[in-house]
Parts: sequence; structure tokens; C-alpha cells
Amino acid sequence: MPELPEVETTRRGLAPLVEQRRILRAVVRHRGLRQPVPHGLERRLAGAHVRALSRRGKYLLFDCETADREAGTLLVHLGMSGRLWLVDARIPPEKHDHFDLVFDSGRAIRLRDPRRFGLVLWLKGDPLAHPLLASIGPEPLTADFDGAVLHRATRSRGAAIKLAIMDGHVVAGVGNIYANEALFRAGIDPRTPAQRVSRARCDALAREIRAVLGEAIEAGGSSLRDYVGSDGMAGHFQNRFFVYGRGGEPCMRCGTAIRELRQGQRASCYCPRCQKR
DNA sequence: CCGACAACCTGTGAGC
DNA sequence: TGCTCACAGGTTGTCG
Repeated sequence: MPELPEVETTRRGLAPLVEQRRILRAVVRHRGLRQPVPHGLERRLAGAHVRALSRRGKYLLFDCETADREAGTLLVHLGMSGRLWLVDARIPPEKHDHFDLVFDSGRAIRLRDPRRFGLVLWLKGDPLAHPLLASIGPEPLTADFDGAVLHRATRSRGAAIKLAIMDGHVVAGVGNIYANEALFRAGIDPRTPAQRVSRARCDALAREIRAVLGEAIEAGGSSLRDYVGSDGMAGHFQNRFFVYGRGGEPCMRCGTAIRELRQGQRASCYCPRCQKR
């Protein structure tokens, strides 16, 4: 479900409802996520105070102070099928509702993740020093990322540019949808060897990555299948896809049929006329 | 370091 | 209707 815009939409929706609030209790119904949900998490979270909710790549970070005044971070990743939203704590959980964070307001944050590729961890100390976060590439929407950074990171890569921008160590948070869309907007064939993308085209690609992510956040993310935001409302950026999921349909710019192929076990969609190597 | 591929898991839709 | 297969928004680990 979620790439960076969907995670950021979730963060923005939840932040005002969890920041500076007290957690009554945490409920874990299924510990078998990408990594096991740690035992003792419920104990640490009971009575904890949420100071802030932030994001790094596709990870959500709940900055907490526990009841015995220890600092720590609840780290949540939504994987492929995860969704985190606010419910009345009395609403009974459904089959794939693995985790609840119940607040003193009587509401709860609920994690639903059918495929269980998501993650719920407790981090002590500096969360950004944790291996999962320390190796993540630059945030695409801050000054840490631009064409120069992208150009430098791709000089030794002979593999396709699409695989490079989807590698979280090159740039954080760009998944399959927005990689396809950014490449279309920048006019770059997704199969182009990364090291053969010029500095000028890296500038254009970095610019389009930032633009498409920013526009998607403004639209509340993309709603495919059952994804809805933290307030239960669907995002609507999926109505503005140029290529993703449009194989065989005419290009919205030139009318040529959009082509679809596989790169790294993922679908790539592109316009053979508008996108060049 | 880089790249190719399998793995984790469930649900859904297409095709027969 | 029911079976099998491919595929779905992500990341990590292994092997060459």
C-alpha cells in the first residue's frame, strides 16, 4: 500500500491526535511481522507519553517517554499492505488488525496488515543510529536530495535507473508507483543504465521525484485497493497517474500505447515515445 | 561494492 | 463453482 506520500499522509493525520497524549495501553494480537514484535513492548508503552510523530523514509517514529521516564522510539513500518488509522477503541478488531495503541482519549491507533511485511519495534537511544534507519538514503523532500546527489550515487551503477531510484539507500521512500511516474515526467526510459543518465537528466529526475511526491502528499496519497488515510478518507492521487497501471492504454501526452515490462520483479510502465534512453 | 534473485505472507483477479 | 497461477504499494539476506 504505502510509499512515502501515503506514510506522510498517515503521519499528518495522526500527529495532532497522538502528540502530547498519553498511551493507556498497547495491544499486540500477532507478533509475526517482518521481525517479531518485541516482548515487553506492551509494558514499555503502558502509560507512555508521545512527544512527537515523525517520519524517515517510509518509517514512522513515535518519540516516547515511558511511565518510568525513559526515552524511546516506537518504530512502525507499513510494508506492502499495512495501514494505520484512528478508531474508537471499542470497535472490535478484525482478522488482520495486529496492533493497537490505545490513548486516554478513548481512541486507538490500529495497525492492519494482511501480508505482515510491516514492522513494529522499540528503539532505545538515538533512533536514527539504528541500522534500519542509519543506512537509509537522503530524504527526497529536503535539501539533502537533488540532482547532484542522485548523479553522484549512480556513477558506479550499471543497472537500470529505475532500480537505482527505488533503492532506499540512494533516495528514501520512492516505491514502484512514484518511480514510474517520476521517470515519465522526466522523459527517461526506465531501462537506461543509471550511470549513463547525464547530470542534466539527474537534475530533471530529482526535480520530478520531488514534484510527484509533493503533489501526491497534497492529494492525500494514492488509494489503491483498500488504502485510506488515517481519517478513513481515500487519497486521490491515483487519478493523476500518467503511466502506472496503464499498460496498453494511450499515453496522455502523445497517444502512443504505454508499455509494460518487469524490472527486478516489479512492473515498469513507460511511454516508448516520450521516454528516451 | 554491485547485481540478480529468493524470501517473508495473504488476498485478489484472470484464465481454464 | 472451483482450481491454479501470477501478481500486488517493501525490504532484507544470500550468493556469485
